[in-house]
Amino acid sequence: MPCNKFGWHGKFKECGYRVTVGRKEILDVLTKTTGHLSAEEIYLKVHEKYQSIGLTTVYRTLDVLASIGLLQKFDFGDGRARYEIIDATNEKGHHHHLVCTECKRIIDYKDFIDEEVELLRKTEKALSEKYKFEIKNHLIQFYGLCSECQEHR
Amino acid sequence: MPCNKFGWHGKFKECGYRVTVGRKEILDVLTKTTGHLSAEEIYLKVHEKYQSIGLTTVYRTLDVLASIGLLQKFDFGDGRARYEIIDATNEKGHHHHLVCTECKRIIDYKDFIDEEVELLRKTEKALSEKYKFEIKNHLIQFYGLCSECQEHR
DNA sequence: TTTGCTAATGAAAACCATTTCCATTTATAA
DNA sequence: TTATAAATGGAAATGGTTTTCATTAGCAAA
Ligand SMILES: [Mn+2]
Ligand SMILES: [Mn+2]
Ligand SMILES: [Zn+2]
Ligand SMILES: [Zn+2]
Repeated sequence: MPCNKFGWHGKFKECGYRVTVGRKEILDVLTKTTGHLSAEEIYLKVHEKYQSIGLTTVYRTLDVLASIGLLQKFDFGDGRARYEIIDATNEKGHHHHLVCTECKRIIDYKDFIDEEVELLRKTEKALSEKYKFEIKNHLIQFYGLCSECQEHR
Repeated sequence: MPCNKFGWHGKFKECGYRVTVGRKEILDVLTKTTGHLSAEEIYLKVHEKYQSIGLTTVYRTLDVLASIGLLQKFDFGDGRARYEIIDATNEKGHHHHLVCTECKRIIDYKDFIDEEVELLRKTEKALSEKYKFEIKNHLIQFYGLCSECQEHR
């Protein structure tokens, strides 16, 4: 249910947040992009269509979106946070990442997600019971060298 | 083989790094601690025994250790990097994390269900073949609310 | 042991992503 | 339309991390 074009509006109000032009445009950029954008990159894209947006508002909106579970914040090791919408209805859907520690390239993958999903379900259940921990989300990243960076060795 | 008390010395030299007092003390702190220390926390602990250490050197040493695979750098969302030695011979050994998004508490777990280890192996193999990606390490974190933070709701 | 080369170091300054401050604007319910 | 509090933008502050540079120290060779 989270974040399709018809859902976020309602979810926003539920949580007591106002729907503003800036927030709409930020969500629009996030849902349309295929990359892993930083706050500044999001700001620049929004700014193309809506010049009065401020970088501060971008940061604040990203916080809001993450706090209500519509957005996931990543640290890929390049010194700035990067963001990706959480949307099961998105063509990308939930996926995990391969992170090249050399060139910082990010590879999305969801090929093996079936088995992984099954295991994740089990693991999450076991963990939440043992540690009385309420799991809301997870992060799985594999670090190493992409094919190109293996060659330059 | 990475990082037992007898191994890191050799690995250091192999990689062309000099063995210095500061580096020894930093490694000592890292191998003895049970927590997830930040650069400043490491600096303070080392400083107790070796006053002439500088924070800059701590940062530089942490980079070196991470680059040769003796140390893993984490982002738990509290605005600073945190570090943990990678050491199979350590009493803690390889483990994953539960991260409370409310109080920032970190729970280590290594009581993997059997399938978890096996699936990881399979996944890593499949991914490295399909994407020609050489996997060196992985990061698995579950985000949510710890038992205490569930109550304060 | 001594020497020479170069990596390593510490302190201060710079960097820069993110946050805070605050005066102004705007969404929204009445 | 109005009142009220949330949201906003720009400037300044913050603070973790990196860079700079003059000095120190590890270590291979003699
Ligand atoms: Mn992705
Ligand atoms: Mn841990
Ligand atoms: Zn690469
Ligand atoms: Zn908690």
